Amino acid sequence: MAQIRADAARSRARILDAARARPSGDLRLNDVAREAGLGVGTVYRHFPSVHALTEALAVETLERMVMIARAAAEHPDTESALATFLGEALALQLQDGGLQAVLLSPDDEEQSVRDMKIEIFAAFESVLQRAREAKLVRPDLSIVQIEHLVCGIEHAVRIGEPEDRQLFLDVMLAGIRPAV
Amino acid sequence: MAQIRADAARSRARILDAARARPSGDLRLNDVAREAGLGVGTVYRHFPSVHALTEALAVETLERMVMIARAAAEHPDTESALATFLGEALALQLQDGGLQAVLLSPDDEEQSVRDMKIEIFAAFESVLQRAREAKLVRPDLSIVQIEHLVCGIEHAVRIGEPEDRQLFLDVMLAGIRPAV
Amino acid sequence: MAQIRADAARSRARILDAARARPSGDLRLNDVAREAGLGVGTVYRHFPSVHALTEALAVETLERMVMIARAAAEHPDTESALATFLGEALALQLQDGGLQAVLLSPDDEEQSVRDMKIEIFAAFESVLQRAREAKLVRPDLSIVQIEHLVCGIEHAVRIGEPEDRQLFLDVMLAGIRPAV
Amino acid sequence: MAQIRADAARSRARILDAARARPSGDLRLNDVAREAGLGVGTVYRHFPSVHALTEALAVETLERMVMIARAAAEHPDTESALATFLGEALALQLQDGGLQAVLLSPDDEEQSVRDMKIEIFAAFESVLQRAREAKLVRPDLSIVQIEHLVCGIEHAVRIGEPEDRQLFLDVMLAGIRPAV
DNA sequence: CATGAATGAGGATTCATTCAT
DNA sequence: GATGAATGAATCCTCATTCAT
Repeated sequence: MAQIRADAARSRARILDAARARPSGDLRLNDVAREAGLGVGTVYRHFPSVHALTEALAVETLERMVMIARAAAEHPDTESALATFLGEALALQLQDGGLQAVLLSPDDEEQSVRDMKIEIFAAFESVLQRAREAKLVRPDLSIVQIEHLVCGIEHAVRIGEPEDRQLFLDVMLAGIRPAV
Repeated sequence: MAQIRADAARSRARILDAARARPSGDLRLNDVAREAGLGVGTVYRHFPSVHALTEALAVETLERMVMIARAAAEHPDTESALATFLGEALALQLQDGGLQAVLLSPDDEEQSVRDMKIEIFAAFESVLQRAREAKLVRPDLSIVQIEHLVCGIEHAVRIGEPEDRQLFLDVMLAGIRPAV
Repeated sequence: MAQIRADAARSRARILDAARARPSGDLRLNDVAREAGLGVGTVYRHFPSVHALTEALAVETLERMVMIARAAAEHPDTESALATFLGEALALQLQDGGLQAVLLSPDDEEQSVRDMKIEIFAAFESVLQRAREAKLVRPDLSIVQIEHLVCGIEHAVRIGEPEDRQLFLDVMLAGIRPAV
Repeated sequence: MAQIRADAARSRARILDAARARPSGDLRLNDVAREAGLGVGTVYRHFPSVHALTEALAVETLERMVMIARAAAEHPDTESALATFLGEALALQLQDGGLQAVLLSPDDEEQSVRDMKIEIFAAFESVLQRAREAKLVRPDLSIVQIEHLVCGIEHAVRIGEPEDRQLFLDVMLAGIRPAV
């Protein structure tokens, strides 16, 4: 069917490579095109908007996040599942600077992105439910609020040093526990 | 000192008023000038860069922060001092969208800003030291890291609902305690 | 003659259908191609330029115009022949937004278009000659000038309401009569 | 009051000159800027949109049209008033290629333009009323329809020769008379 | 000092046309 | 012959900053 032409695939890959080389958050499509050695129009053909490109960049990261979320949902040890998932999610968000925007955006251009986000949320919700029951998470924290907290921690790490990641994650994990 | 001319002072005030009316973070100096009923040049004379204007906008907020920091340093109840200071700092940062940038910037244009930041840090450092001794804060958290955490929480509130503020603050306060 | 392949004919028809769906005057060949479910290249193969496509769209209208012109030339009642021909021509030009350009263009891409235009002009010239003799048309109005007047009336109707058509046609018919 | 700076006035004049040099109807503001020897921003400062520039170009012509309309309204000989006004209006529209768009546009950027258009219409309406009473104009033709007819005649002259102007005007004047 | 006109690089976006597949 | 990806000039418009008045 939709036989993706070899040259188109190569262009797409080049664009994604060029985009990855820039600080996400300020993607100038003209610059991306120049650095990819392609015409501007080609970039627009593949990604009609900046958000579409950001999403495409995030797809690979999202795929890994889906894996992690599934693994966490299936992991018998709730505490470990929670810590691992949040830790990995944080690490991925720090690696992929556009991921936060994709996760927070209410509108996804790609159906696959939407599907992955839904699956991630669903899997994490089940982890979260178990964690609440195990008194590892305050019952008054919603999944969305925890997502926002992770984004907050991501921000805290970004304005500081990468080495703060584990420490800040620990702070968060301790902070979301119910009061004793 | 330098006797500031009355009209110059009025211009300054008008500029600050106009700037406050806009969402910090996208200050268009032309727009500010127009809304202040002044020429662009006048704005540039008073504030040679966007950051200078952001700083000036932050001065008032910083003054309140100095007060709060002093009060916290003098407050005998360490726990209350810590919670109050962090809570108020968070509230101020949420009110004044440019404050985070000013607090994090290594270079201040105004000496008074530099001085206030130093005083705030010094006062909070003393609170923090007491809090560490009272086992209210992990000993491995530096003052800068805590500042970054507050900025992270600010971000978390911004991407969510204002009502999350107290909850997220509680999470942070609980999170920075030493493990039991 | 040249045996036209069935699929080529189908492509051609699809392109024409898609083009007819758009407001003539801004034919974006890419859009036409997409709506026709064909590649842009195919469109260019059939119609090497926008004008070629406009002409092709006009062919059907021109065929009807040829009929009308012949009928007018053969019609015994000169007054009726003139009024009918000009009225129908105006109606056709209003229907087919690209017709005016084709009629006015000195260069035709298709020989058939050139032939039809010649026949239309010849037939109308004979009507006109009779009309001049019957004192229905000023002798100082050339066939080209009358064509331009019809285009002017077309324009007048376009910038106003479709309902103005008959009224404006009447104005024109009255206006081209010799002074009394 | 609004003391217009000499340099600004010069820029404005240069822009208008450059714009007049181009075929109205496709004004590229960048080109106008280059030919005026000015920055693009300057052009945008003076004329925020193409229509604003078209209007400004038309102002002078409109002023002359106001004069003509007033003179016609005051002219005792109705027939001459009508013929002169329509003839001059046609001549002005042919001179100033943007005038038609300004006259037909429902939204004017400049209040002065709006005012002039209103005055022209009012003056012409009075001429028209007299002309209707003198049996020089069909009673079923509205002022707007006559305006459209003039635009149509303008178009007819444009696609043909300038020398056709008087002839086509005569056709129109004869055409709008009531049938005998 | 104040003014605001002028600058022009920068960024987004479109579309007619070509050409490798 | 059909395809549609690629091209990139062209266009629009904005805004931080300078400088003549």
